[in-house]
Amino acid sequence: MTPPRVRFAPSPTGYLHVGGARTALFNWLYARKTGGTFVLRIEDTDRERSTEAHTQVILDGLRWLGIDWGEGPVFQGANATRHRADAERLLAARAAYRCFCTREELDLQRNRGGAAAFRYDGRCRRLDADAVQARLAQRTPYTIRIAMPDEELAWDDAVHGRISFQGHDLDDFVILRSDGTAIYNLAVVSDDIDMRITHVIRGDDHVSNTPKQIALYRALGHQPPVFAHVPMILGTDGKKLSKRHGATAVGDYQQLGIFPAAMRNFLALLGWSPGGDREILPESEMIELFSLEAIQSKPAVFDTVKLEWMNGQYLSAATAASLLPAVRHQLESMGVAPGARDLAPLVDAVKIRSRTILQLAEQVAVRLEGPRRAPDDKAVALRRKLADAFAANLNVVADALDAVPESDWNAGTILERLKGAADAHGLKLGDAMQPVRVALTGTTVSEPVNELLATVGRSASLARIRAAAATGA
RNA sequence: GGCGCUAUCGUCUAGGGGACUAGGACGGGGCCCUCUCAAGGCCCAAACACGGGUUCGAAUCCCGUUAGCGCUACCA
Repeated sequence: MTPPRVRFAPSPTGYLHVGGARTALFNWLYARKTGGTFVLRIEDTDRERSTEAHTQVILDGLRWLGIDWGEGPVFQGANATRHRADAERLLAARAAYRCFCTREELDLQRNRGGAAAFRYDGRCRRLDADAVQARLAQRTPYTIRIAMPDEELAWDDAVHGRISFQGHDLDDFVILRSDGTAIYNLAVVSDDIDMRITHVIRGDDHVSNTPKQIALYRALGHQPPVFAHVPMILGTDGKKLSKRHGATAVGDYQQLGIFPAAMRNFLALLGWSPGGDREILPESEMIELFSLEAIQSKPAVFDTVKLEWMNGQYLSAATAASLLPAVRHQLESMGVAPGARDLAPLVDAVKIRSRTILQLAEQVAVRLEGPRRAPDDKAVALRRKLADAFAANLNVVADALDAVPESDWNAGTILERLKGAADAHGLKLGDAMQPVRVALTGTTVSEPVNELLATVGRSASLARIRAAAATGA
């Protein structure tokens, strides 16, 4: 048994979509699982819409996700000569024919009988040799169409089981444009044959292309590969995921502070399950457990809430040290300069309350520089509720903390002083703590206040408390 | 319209003739912990689309209905 060869073949006409990323992931997983080869092919035959920039973004997105390729990227445009030769070969074998219909004539046919019901009627297939020669002599432009055989076109799909089409339900589609370049289905089959691809793992939107491609394999005299059609990814409204659903590009999630490992884990579980209750899967187990047969046959809704939860799982498992580079990078783009300050304790303090690097950096910044925005609604409500006591309690705390020397400034000592001061003034602990939290962060949410004070540091803490007390009431 | 695919909690899913009183996770609700919010622990609500078969027995197999989705270009 020769090792499988799979490919991921995006067209560089847009960003790397999460659906495409998952297709790439499944291919990659299958290659890793079987010891096969993952080939990357860029399908740039649509010259109008393909760009170098899109190609770069797709490559970057794949790398970011940790999906590497054993061969490629090969650019489909480089194979134009072979595509054309294959079309000519089909022509010579009478498996294809020249079509001299103009776009206008085709549009006319389309409009008659309703656009939805249109199928090319095959009129040029019936042209006799003389008629063809006459048009050729006049240099009439032509496309090449396949002569679709009237036979069963079926395959055993690795995820769906047997799928069958009838040749007479399909029309004689164009394989070569009048400018001599190949149409998608021909280019794909020609390249997959050339690259000796054994397993085509792609989106469900291609199942209706498959019988056309099988017809091409047969006409070209080659055995079709194994096909595996993976389900579509939908938005929360059950419609195909698109821009109006918000973030759909892999790069968007990178921007939002999602970990590649979390994204990969989440994507893998969208339409695939290792069986049982497993959710968080390290790469090695993902590879170990992966199989085409376990892929779901129904579409899956992309749930960003669960993605964030999963990211939070990876975040809590990560050490502060491993997070530092990403946090520094994020702080920098926020315009926060931590200087020589050791950020690890700050990261540890807020890690558990964050789901993304973005949220984490935001909280680190607050501890470094104080509230970055106006107090939130709950903070305002608290201040209003406590009224004069807000500033008064703040001063009580500040006075108590003033007595703590820098050398004793730690969570344990601070807690003792706080409790002592609250006791002495007959304050509920919460009424003393919450205003401090608001003074230091502008919110009513944080780690325990004594720990917050310890991470923020003595001088900054006291300054913020006094300032809040002064502007309070 | 034609052709094809699909159907288990709101969402991701387990299950593949008896282990099902249908399991887990996200999200939701409650309780515990607690200075707040998270995290964590415990608990609750929440699904086999419908109708026929086959079978002693169907979420599971078959047929039909319904619904959703995909494709139906000299796009990919």
